[in-house]
Amino acid sequence: MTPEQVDATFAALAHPVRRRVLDLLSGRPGMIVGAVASHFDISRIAVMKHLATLEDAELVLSEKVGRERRLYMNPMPIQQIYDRWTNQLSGFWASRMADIKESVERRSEEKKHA
Amino acid sequence: MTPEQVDATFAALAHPVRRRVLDLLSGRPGMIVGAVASHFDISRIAVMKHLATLEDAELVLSEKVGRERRLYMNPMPIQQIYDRWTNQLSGFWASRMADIKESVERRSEEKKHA
DNA sequence: TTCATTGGTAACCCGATGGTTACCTTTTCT
DNA sequence: AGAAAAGGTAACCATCGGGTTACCAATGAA
Repeated sequence: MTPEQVDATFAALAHPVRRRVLDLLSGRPGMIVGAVASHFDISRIAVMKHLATLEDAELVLSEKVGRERRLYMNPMPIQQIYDRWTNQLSGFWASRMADIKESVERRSEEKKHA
Repeated sequence: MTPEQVDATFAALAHPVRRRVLDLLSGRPGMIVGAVASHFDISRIAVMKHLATLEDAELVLSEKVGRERRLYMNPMPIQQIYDRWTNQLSGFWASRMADIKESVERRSEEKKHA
């Protein structure tokens, strides 16, 4: 996965509408553009732009059937990114972090009451 | 985790500089602001703004010690988000998706050569 | 063949974001 | 006390992102 692809994926996930689109498509694969758009208060064109960035990031795949476009979510980029991150950040996860957070909060409390 | 927190987390992760900051802090917990800034070509103030959004998203915790600020990465928001998503999107992961992607690509190839 | 449906493009607008420089405050070192 | 070091604030600027309306193209149904 190239850095550009990583970038595109994170950027695509940054918008709540796009995340909801992924939710919709994961629940009902093969939805067409208009059906997706009908779930939002914004214009169809706005939704289409979101779909475009999702497709750029390969988080959504589509096939054209007649005059309509069927949309499918592709979870693999998320999977890949998560794998890389968890490896890269390992030795760090969970338990050790809880200690640090607690210690920071404790000290900040001490200062408040000082 | 409130929707706002989810939003803040994804938005914070959307910028490559901020992701690199997290990498740095995970590798060397307790770095101070200037040390982090020295790893980038942009100004210290720009880096501080990135740190601010990371702290808003609680992806970075900090404690002030004398005139310096020690910075720590907090992986828990990422962990939580990933857990929710994998549950929400389950029934979908990996194998089933590979089939769909292949089928889409095959049909698109057929069209090209038609 | 019309005409409705579905999707796509173009041009535009505004607010958010990411960057800058200039200046100020606090802490530490001599 | 005074200077250097570390961090923070303010004001500003350019680009980008997310939205809009208006219009066009292709497909399918009557």
